Amino acid sequence: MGSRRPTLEAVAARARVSRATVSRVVNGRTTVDPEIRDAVLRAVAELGYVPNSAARSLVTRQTDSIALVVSEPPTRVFSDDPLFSLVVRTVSSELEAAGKQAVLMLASSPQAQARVEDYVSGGHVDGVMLLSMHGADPLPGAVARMDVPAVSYGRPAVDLPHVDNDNVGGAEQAVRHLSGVGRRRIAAIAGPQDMTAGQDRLTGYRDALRSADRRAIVAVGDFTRASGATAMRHLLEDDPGLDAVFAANDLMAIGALQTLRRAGRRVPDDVAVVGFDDIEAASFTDPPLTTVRHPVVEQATAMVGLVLTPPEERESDRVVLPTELVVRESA
Amino acid sequence: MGSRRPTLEAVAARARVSRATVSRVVNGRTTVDPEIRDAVLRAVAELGYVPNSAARSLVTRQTDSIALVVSEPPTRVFSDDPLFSLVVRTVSSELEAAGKQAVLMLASSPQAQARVEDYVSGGHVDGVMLLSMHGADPLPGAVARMDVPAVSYGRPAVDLPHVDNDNVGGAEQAVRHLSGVGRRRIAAIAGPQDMTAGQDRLTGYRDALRSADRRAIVAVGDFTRASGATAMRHLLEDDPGLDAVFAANDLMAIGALQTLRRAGRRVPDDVAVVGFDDIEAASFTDPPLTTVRHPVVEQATAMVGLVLTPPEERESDRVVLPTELVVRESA
DNA sequence: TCCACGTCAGAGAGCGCTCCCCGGCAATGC
DNA sequence: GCATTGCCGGGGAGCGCTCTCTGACGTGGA
Repeated sequence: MGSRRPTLEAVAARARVSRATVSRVVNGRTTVDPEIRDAVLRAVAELGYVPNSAARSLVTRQTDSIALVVSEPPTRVFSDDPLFSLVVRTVSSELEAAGKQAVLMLASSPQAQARVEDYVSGGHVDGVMLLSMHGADPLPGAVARMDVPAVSYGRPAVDLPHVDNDNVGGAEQAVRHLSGVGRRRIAAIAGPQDMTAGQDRLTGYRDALRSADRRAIVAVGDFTRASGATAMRHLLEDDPGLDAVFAANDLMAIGALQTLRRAGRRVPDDVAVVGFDDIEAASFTDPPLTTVRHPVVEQATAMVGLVLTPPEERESDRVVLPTELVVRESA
Repeated sequence: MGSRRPTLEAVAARARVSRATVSRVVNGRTTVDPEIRDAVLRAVAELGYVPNSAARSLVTRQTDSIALVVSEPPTRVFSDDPLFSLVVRTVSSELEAAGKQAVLMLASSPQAQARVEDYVSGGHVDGVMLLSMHGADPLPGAVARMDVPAVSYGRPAVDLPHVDNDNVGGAEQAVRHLSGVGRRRIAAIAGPQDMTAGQDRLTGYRDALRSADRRAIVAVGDFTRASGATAMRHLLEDDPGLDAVFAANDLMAIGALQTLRRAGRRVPDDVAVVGFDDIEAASFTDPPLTTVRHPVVEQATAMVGLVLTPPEERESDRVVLPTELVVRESA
């Protein structure tokens, strides 16, 4: 309504210079006489000038925004993951610091996926960050084929720049800790095997057991608390003599804790439990959960770094961050 | 790279019509001969034409994106709230259904706030949704002064369209339930009093007690689990004889549960506990938490409805959604 | 037969910005 | 002292689109 916003033209008129000069000042180009520069800046302030981003991106072919794509097929729960909001916040805040905006997109349904593809290939964004945990997800492949910088949170099934944490190493640490404290029959509640995080953590478990010459006892869950509880029940039926369990994430570990309590097993006395992720709730379980922490904030930060760095300037397209065992009382 | 994306011009050339006609077809204007329309559509498909949104918004002065502003001063924790991701997802998904994009912005620091204000007043977005829980937050006031549609999640301190849930009524329900099951000394762990949700829930508690002619026993927390634990400790010291406690959110209720357990009080036998929010964790506490559920998804949906509806077409600028008591085992 | 009118496609202006190119002027070299 | 160079500001084109205006054409009434 009412008065339209001032344009470059208006600022130029007020400062008695040309449009080009105002543009130079606004964009911080250095080749401007300090006196003129000040005059322009004053005019900008007086008029309350704000550049029109549509006009700008029309000519620069840059949008200054990055898509943050959250894939979550109905059966998956990543967005309910307590880490979700932390990742989203970190990414968004890093992006803002770099003068970019985060455009949040959901890609749960095939239609939504198509919309994301259109949007991205339509040049609306300067880059794409995939928060997609699902191996069969077609989106990473589609995005990899577009000529837009893309990066994935966690190793995707296809070849795409990504930032992952050392899932294999973390799982190994967990299992070594368990055998280090004298546990002999160490079971695992694995994550979904169509997610690389699920695969890698199971690999770490198997590797560690193999080098200790132990037998693997595995039940597969889907990273939800309920599935952890169920898997624990199966494990107990299959091998009542187990004295430790490694859960591929904390949510499942918490589920396992409940099953264990109901089955009358004491933790850690009868059965030691180790989780993965170190979500906030892990410190509030009874007993507090020993778990593998991975650097979520660093991971998100690294993703932003990758997507904002032109491919030729990147040191590497693949970043793997170390994990750390947090020993509490459950193991 | 290389081949630039096809423009309206190219489509027009291929379909042997004018730019204007292609524009009409693309925008679904009806005054186009079906035959010509088909030819245009064919050309669009063959060329893989996608409209350039920058050029379009340059002339339409519309951006098709809505800012989703998350305020979270360092001391506040809304974004750690388990409801956060649900709200964000719901909003984003509703927005996408309406053909809009959600631009996520953080407004934690004063600088970030300023950036949000610039961004919004700079016409980058067609509307603003405020996820701001903090009463002293200057942003709602600033946004209210701009001529951009804005809506707040929860009643803000200033006059601004919003969608809230019936915090007063919900708290009353909780307290009435407590006295209904025979509790006499009902304490409250209030939320921060600079947030309207904190205020209103305390008001509901006081109202219910007053009508039952009981004495209020209040400790104030800040909606975190830790503060709930601390508040419960104070409450127990102040009035060892209390037999019920209403916590203004589930996180604090969970903290209270821990304190109670450590103090050797059985729940609900010695002390009944009711929370507020019905977060997922509420059903997994020991014992499962009785709590007040409010319709988060409906609230988010209503916000999107408000922000997308021009003021003159709105039925109301203020929506208050009902709450519901979910009785589990803690009370 | 002629004019009025409605329908629908095309021409063209212009949204606000960036950036290439050029011209003016001062500084420097010979 | 004159030519050359470098610096800095202005002119103007053009990014891709929408939308108003114009004009062609067909239909129906007088």
